[in-house]
Amino acid sequence: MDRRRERGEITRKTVARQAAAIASVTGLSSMTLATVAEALGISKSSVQAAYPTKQDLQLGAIAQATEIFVAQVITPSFEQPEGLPRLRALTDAWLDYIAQRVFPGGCFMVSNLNDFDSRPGEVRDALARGRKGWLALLARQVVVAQTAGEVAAHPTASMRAFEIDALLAAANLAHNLTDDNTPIETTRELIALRLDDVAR
Amino acid sequence: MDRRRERGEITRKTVARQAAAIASVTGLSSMTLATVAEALGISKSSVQAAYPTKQDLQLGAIAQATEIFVAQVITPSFEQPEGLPRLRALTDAWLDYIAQRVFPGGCFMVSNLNDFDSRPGEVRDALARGRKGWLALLARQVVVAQTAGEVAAHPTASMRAFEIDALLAAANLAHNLTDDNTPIETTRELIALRLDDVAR
DNA sequence: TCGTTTATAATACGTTCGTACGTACTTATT
DNA sequence: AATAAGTACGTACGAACGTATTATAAACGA
Repeated sequence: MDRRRERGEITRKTVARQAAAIASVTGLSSMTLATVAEALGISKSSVQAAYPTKQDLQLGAIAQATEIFVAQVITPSFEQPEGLPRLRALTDAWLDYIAQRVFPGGCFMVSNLNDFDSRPGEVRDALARGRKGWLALLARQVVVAQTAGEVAAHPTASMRAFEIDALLAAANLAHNLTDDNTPIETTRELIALRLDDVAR
Repeated sequence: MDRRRERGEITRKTVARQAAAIASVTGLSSMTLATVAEALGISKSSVQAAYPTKQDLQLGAIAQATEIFVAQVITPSFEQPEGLPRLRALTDAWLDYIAQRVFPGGCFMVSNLNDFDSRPGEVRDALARGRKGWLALLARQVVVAQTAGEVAAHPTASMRAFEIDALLAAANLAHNLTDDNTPIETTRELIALRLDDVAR
């Protein structure tokens, strides 16, 4: 084992984590190398050693944020069976993840997607891939729930996934603006209500 | 009439309009004085003459964007009676306003709210005021629609307003990412569906 | 042990940022 | 006619940006 490379991997991860935290507040474009370096107490050129260009750092932050998101929201949901139970676990975990402020600026993805949605490039593509995967995951659970008769067949699974994601993103925004938890609980209710429509 | 001040007012408005257009793409924080000046073919110091500081320019852009939004979405809805008809007019006009790309980067407010929701200051406050007013307008129409029996009494009017706004914001994001109109039409359907629940 | 590789750092460079200042020119006021 | 007010522009400045270059110390492979 090369202890030098090992150390490098650790700092790479540390830098990316800090970059993700900062970018959740200021956005990936307003994030600067100096801010990340200062927050970690290392030199600016050390950040540059870990990620040669700013775009590399941005992509690294996205990868790290994705990893954190998966660990916080997606992985725990695997304890629930597919379909409605897992769907509920996903949305509940998502709202918890916002309420707990895992990222200081709310959801990393929501903030930066809205920042980069009109700016072509690798950063936007990486963010879009993440969103696509998330929506596909939601839609898959809706499909299972629908075939099991737990959720009404209309609207479409992808429409329902779109709707759920929309409510979650709005919860993130409202929570960041008001800094209290009522929008989160409101969203929890709304999602529960919208998934309840088979019971009628 | 003072023709000097008149000229100043015109340039102030021109500068603010251009600033709003640029900020809808890059965000108010990444927007620079030089970009705005160059886009208008005027000097950087002329921009500064119209808006002494960058924050002044940001606030000017918000005011101008609000004006455009009101003219494009809100004012036309007054032709419809309050309640469900006006609510439909508002959401339809909103989606049209996105599809037509009145702002090159989609909805000015959605982009910049997500940019500034974690950054205290006058800019964030101005954006938050705009959002609050918009949600209040939607909620009022829902209330009227509910008392008229056009829309079910539950969920709450403010919850329904929140939900509608969430869907619209998601439509803006999806449209910016994919650059086709299907998310907009999907959202149109979803909103119609969610407002139809009294008919059951 | 000696040369190579790697992480970290210090320093510097060219560019762009927001802002300040002085000036030319136009319009209004006296 | 003379002074004041206001717009537009050129220029300049310090700070911060991303990036490139170089140096130092530690860990590896031969």
